[in-house]
Amino acid sequence: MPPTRRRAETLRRLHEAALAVFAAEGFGRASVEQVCERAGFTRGAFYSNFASLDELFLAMWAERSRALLEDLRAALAAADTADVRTARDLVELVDAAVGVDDAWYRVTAEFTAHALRTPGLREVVAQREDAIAGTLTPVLVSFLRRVGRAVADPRALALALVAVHDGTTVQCLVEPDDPAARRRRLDLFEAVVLAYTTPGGDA
Amino acid sequence: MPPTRRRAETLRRLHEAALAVFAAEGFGRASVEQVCERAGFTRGAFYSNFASLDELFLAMWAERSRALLEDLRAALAAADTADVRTARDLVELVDAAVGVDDAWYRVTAEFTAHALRTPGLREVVAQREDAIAGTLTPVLVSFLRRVGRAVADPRALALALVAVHDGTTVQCLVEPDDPAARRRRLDLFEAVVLAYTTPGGDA
DNA sequence: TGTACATCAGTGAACGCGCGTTCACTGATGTAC
DNA sequence: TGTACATCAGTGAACGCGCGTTCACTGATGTAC
Repeated sequence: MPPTRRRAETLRRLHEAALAVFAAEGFGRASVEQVCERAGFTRGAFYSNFASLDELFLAMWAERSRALLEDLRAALAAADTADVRTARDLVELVDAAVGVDDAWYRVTAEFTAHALRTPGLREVVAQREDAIAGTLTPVLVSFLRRVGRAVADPRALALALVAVHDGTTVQCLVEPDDPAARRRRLDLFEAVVLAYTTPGGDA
Repeated sequence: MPPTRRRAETLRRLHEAALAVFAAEGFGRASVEQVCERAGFTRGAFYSNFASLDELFLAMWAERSRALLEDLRAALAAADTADVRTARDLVELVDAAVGVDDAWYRVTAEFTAHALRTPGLREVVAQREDAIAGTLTPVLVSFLRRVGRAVADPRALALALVAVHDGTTVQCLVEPDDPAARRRRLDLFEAVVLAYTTPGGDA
């Protein structure tokens, strides 16, 4: 029932190679051959594990999304709360924990576009979005109380922040040399946090 | 110097077919063969007009982006300003004029991802972003004055609205049956407009 | 701990197809008189 | 307005390559005694 150690290692290498190749070539232009070459396997090994590239991609993406979200949750949980005094501090903390990952953004954006035209995959993306909002909500509420803000609708705030994150990530990546893009992103985050909260809480 | 009528018509049909095929298959999986079949040409006709699929795509995308932006500008210019009394009215007007186009969103998202890994294309996307902000700025300022709001930094507001538009479009498309997504989008637009403006103006 | 055996995981060769790309050609379009 | 000619635009066949997919095989891994 549990896969052998050898197989688990093969899967790991295929996932890693898939991410690299998808990021470099684009979702639709990656080939089984490229992924196998990168992972150091022959194509036969691929078909002994997956029925199609789409299947490998989905497995890799789901696993990595989960891991990234868990890392984010852990980073926020471990953050030194003493440093967070204002909404701006909170925004900067979250922004630093999330980061702006070029390769992962591209891969996710292409997968989302693909999912929108593929029945069955749309739900996968919707569930991930939901998981992100669900993970963010409690930690946001707790941090906001600390900086003296109360949230009427935490879920709406979480989804708004996700939307702002997605939208501003493109802008930051498209103009990588422009620090203004990064500043505008933080300003927008802060404005949204303030707009969705009211004074109240511990502070 | 000007292309013949026949050639112009051929280009038009290739552009149209390209959009349909790219939307249906995805940016990386569209083939010259599919585009030509859809447009009713043999592959030779394609190579008599373009050196590669990427070239056709870029031409189609640039032209259509331009046309969509111009349509938006014209729609806003022609809007009945008497109906716009509050920030919410303004948001709903703009939202209705922009719309949420599934196929175009997918195509643009995939092209953007592609552009991020292709030197020379990144600038094309950046310029379009800039053109959108530039077109929106004057009309926004004028509408805002009408609803009694003054904008300190119109460009920052325009870019923020573009980011919110991009981010919430995904959410709306991923959950097409959920009217709440649409409402949250409008709420976020409104919150951002209010956060980036102060009382002042004609009202 | 060693040996024999069974099963599993990845190999690598082979097949075939889709399609990118080229090119000599033909019919359509435009021009000059 | 018609005719002759030149150029232009799209045709369709041909070539070849990359790569998806299959499968009989071999060596690696795990198990039973």
